[in-house]
Amino acid sequence: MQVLSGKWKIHILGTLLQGGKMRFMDLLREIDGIAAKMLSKELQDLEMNQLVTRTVVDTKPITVEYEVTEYGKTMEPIIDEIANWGVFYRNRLHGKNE
Amino acid sequence: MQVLSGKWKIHILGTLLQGGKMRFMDLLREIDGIAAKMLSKELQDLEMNQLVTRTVVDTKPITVEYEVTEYGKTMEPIIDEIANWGVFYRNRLHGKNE
DNA sequence: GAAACTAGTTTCCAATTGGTAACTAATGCA
DNA sequence: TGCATTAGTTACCAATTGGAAACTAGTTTC
Repeated sequence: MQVLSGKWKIHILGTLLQGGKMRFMDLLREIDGIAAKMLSKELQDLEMNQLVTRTVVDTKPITVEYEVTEYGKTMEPIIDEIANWGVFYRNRLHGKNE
Repeated sequence: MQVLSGKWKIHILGTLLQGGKMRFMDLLREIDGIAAKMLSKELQDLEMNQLVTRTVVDTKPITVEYEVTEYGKTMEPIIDEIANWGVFYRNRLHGKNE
């Protein structure tokens, strides 16, 4: 479970699952509040655990594409469950308690 | 998601889901490596988030029973998914990689 | 009276986490 | 020449996390 530890990994995976192939700057802009350092570090962790791949593309200014691996996609049910539960949880906070 | 943050909450919930009503000492013994301080603190967090209930029982030395709430049980799919995935993950580490 | 069991709390400390800001380095554009 | 964009890295710092060990406090048993 430490595979998903930290404040951002689930968010990053969720974004990548939804967006497909994405560049570093895409992620930086898409994920609200994350700093470059964090994104970089978390992506390295995810890559080490083989949940995402990192591909350098030789464009004008080089870009780097990140993508969820097939293996990483086996996490989709978990991510989805968590997202669903999050909605459920927030509905509970304001509104019908008890 | 910070509702499940920390090293122990998923473990505690999993143990309680599996064991039903459990006392503090039961949990302390069942969950390998956890210290009383941590168990106490994590249980307080879980109680605050209404995932478990705490009931003092007036036995000879008073005991305290913890139980997962109905609401907490809505987490069961997540906990299960995570547990399943954990098994899958460990199989992958030693054995058939690639 | 002393030891043991219940459920914690307190103190103190080390390691980890996460954030800001500045910096690198290669390339393109005006 | 100088500024922007790409993808990071580095330095520094504050807050949080987690662990060990000792302690509290009530009750029961030897």
